Amino acid sequence: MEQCHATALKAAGMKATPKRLAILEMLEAEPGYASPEELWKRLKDRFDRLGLPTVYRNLEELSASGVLSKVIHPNRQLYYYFCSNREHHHHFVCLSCRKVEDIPACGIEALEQEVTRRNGGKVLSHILQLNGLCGGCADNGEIR
Amino acid sequence: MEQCHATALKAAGMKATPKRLAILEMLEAEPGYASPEELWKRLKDRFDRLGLPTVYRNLEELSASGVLSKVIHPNRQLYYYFCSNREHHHHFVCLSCRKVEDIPACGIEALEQEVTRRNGGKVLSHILQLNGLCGGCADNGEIR
DNA sequence: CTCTAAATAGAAATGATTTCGTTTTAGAAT
DNA sequence: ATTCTAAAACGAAATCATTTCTATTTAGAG
Repeated sequence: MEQCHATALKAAGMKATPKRLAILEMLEAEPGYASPEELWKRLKDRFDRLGLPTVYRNLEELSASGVLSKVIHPNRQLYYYFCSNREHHHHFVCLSCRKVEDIPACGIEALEQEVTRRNGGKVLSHILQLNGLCGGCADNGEIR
Repeated sequence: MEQCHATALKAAGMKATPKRLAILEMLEAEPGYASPEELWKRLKDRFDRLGLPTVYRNLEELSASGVLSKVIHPNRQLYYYFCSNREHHHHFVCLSCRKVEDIPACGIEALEQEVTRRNGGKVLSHILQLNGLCGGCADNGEIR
């Protein structure tokens, strides 16, 4: 388990520090997504010293290296999710219990139906947004 | 023009106040999305008094009534976009020039290709997330 | 024209997230 | 094993976009 994580971290070019591993471990055990502060509150018992900024920093770095997924939440706070699925996929997020379910394919209309058919529940809204550079901007590749 | 907006506001059950209309007008003239503060800076010349909270409040209300669209931005700040398209659709957002282009259909893979084929440019990332209630939660419809 | 609920002002608070300078540590090299 | 160095962590403090609060103003129905 933690060996796994250490390997994944190495692969991502990150040091396998105890705190980093603990964050991964805790998030993996989590059935759904969690906020930095929640993780910090639970984790700081395990260490004599653990700063909240360290949790923020690690979650962001891990998310940037693709080890974790970031959840886009209506309340605009940060939430992270441990997702072992390395295939291209999307997530169904339950706003009530925070459970995250993988959605293997794209194609939204059919998607919603399939999700509700398979898992039951109800899709209240979805977010689909493509980010990138338009024709004019792709050339001189700046980000404003 | 402003008649239109007044009608749209009435339809949404909102009073057609001068400031509200000015916000709509300015955002409609905008080629892309804008932040509350940007709009406020440009609008406060037109009024002897205009508070930033008023702009925030109105943008949120207008977005909630579907008159405006909210943009999900990597920097996690609020941006709004005037979108006259009343059909179900999604947006392609240029992170460089802020232009917003409508995407008429869903189906992501094909979608990205179509967007780049039609408009040129480059899709750097996309966000697809379904929000809702899972089977277990749909019954006692609480939001945590 | 009146009246009332909705909208606004503006200062102040909020609070999640980030920054900063210093100290510690993982892990490669010796 | 020991040394060394870049990366990681600390934690107090800062940031700053966003929201709250109470008093005042106003749109628009009657």
